[in-house]
Amino acid sequence: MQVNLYNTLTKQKANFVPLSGNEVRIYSCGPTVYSYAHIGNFRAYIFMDNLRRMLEYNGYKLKHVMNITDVGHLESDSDEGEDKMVKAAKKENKTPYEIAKFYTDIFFDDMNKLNIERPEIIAKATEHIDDMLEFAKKIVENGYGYETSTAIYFDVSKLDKYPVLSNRNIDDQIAGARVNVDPEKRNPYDFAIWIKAPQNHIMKWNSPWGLSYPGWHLECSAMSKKYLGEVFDIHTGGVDHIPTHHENEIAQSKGAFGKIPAKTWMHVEFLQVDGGKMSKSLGNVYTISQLQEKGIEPLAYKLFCYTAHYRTKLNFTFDGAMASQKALNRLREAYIKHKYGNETIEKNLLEEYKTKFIEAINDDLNMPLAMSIVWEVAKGEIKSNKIAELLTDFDKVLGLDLQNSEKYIENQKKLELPEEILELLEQRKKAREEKNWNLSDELREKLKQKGYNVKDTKEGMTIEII
RNA sequence: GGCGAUAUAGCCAAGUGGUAAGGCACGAGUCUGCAAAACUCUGAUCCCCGGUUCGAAUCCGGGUGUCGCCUCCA
Repeated sequence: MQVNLYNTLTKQKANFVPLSGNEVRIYSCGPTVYSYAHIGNFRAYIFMDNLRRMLEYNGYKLKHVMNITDVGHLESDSDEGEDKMVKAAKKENKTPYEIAKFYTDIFFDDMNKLNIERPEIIAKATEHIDDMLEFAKKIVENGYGYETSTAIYFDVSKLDKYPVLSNRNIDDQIAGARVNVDPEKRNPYDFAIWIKAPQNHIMKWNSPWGLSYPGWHLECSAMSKKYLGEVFDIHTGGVDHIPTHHENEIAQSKGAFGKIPAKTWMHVEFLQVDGGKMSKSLGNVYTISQLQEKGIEPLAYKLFCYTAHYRTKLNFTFDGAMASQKALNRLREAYIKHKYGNETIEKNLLEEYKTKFIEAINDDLNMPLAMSIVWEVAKGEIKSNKIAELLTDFDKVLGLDLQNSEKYIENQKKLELPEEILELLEQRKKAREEKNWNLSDELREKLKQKGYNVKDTKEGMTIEII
C-alpha cells in the first residue's frame, strides 16, 4: 500500500518512494548529551520510532543513522557562547567525555524504557572529526567558506537560495537584529562551520586553521554523507531545527556537493506543558524518570503521544498522562482477554481492521486515527486469540510491548510491603472471612492512613501505594 | 516588529465539502457486604460574523482568542 509523508521542503504530503530499491535511508538529529533528555525530546524520538516501524511494517529495509552530539553545540545557534559539553563539564567538574558518556547512557536507558528501536548506526560527533574536517575543507575549496579571526564561516550569499525550508526574510533580520552580529561576518546569516579554539578550550583538534573544533551543523552533514551518501531519503528532527540547523545542513551540502541532502524532511511539533512552552525557568521540564516517580510508565507516555498527530502541538498535563496510563492498563487487559479467548471471528473482519490500520499509519503516520482502530479491535465483544494476534501485529508499529501485557500487570501487583502492613492485611482478610465488615472497613481505613490503598477483587486483595 | 500555527464535548484530540473517530473524566446501570476495579450505556453541529455551494467543522473574507518560532531547546 502507498505510503504518504509530509515534506517540510515542499509543504505537502507526497507518495513516498525510496531512492534505491527497497532500502530507506534515514538520518535523525539525535541528542546533545550535556544534560538529561526530557519528555519533549522524547516526543521526537517516539515519532522517529513510529516512522521506522511503519516503514518496516510496509516491508522496507532501513539504514538509519542517528547522531550523538558530544562536541561543538554552542549555547546559541548563532555561534555564540560556550560549547554546551564544555560548560557542563566545568559545572560538574568532569571531562566532556565523561559528561557525554553519562548522559548518553541515560538517554539510551530511556530509549529502551520507551521501547524505541535503535537506529542501525549511532554516530558520535567526536568520532567523526576527520569526516567533518574533510567536509569543511570541501566547502572552503568550493568558495563557500571564509576565515575570520575566530572561525571559518559559511557564506550564505553564495547560495542560489537561502533559506529554503523556512520563510525567514534575511533583510528583516538585519532590521530587527537583536543579537550582536560578529562584525567579521559578511552576512548576518553566515554560520560557523569550524571554530578556532581559545587557549584554554578543552576539546580541540588539529586543522589547517590551527587547534579548533567543528561547528554544530557540520556533524550532521558529514555523518549523513559518510553513511548514507550525498542524497538520502528522509531527514527527521524537531520543528526548532527548521530555521537554523536544517537550513544550515542544506547550505553545507549544497556548498560541498551542490545538492540538498535529503528528499523528504520531517519535523515533529513541540510538546507543550499546561498549555504553554516547556522551560527550565517555569520548572516544567520533566524527564522520563520523573514521570515514573509519579506513577506514569514510559510506555504510557508513548501512548499519550499517540493522542495527537506528530505535526500538531500536544499539550502535556499530568492528568492527561494519567489518563494514558489507565488506557494502557485497559489495553493490556483487553489484549489478555483476547489472548485466552477461543471464540471464532470472521477472517474478513480481521482483514478489514488491518486495512484500516495500515491506511491510518501510511497516511503520514496518523497515530490518533490508528489508535481508534486499535481500540475498536481491542474492545470487540468476540474474544478470540486471532484478535490478540492482530493486536501484536499492530504493535509492531505501536511498540507498546503488548505481548508482555501479563508481565506488566504482574509487576504492578508485586509490591514489597513492610511487616506491619502485611500484618494488617492478614487481620483484614480474617475479618472479611468472618464477615466482620466494620472491622474490615476500619482496617482498610487504617491502611489508607498509612499510605496503602486496598481493593478487593474476585482474585483477592490488591494493594497500591497512594 | 517579522514569520507561522491553531480555535472541535469537562480534559487530550482525529476528521479538511455530504450531515461529527478514539482515549480519559463525569453521570446511570450490572457486579460487590461496602468501596474500588471491570463491564455496559449516555454527551458536542465544530470561537464569532459574512460569503461561495444543492450541501461546510471542512473553502473564501473579516473579526476575536490562544500558542509557537525569530534567543537555548525535539
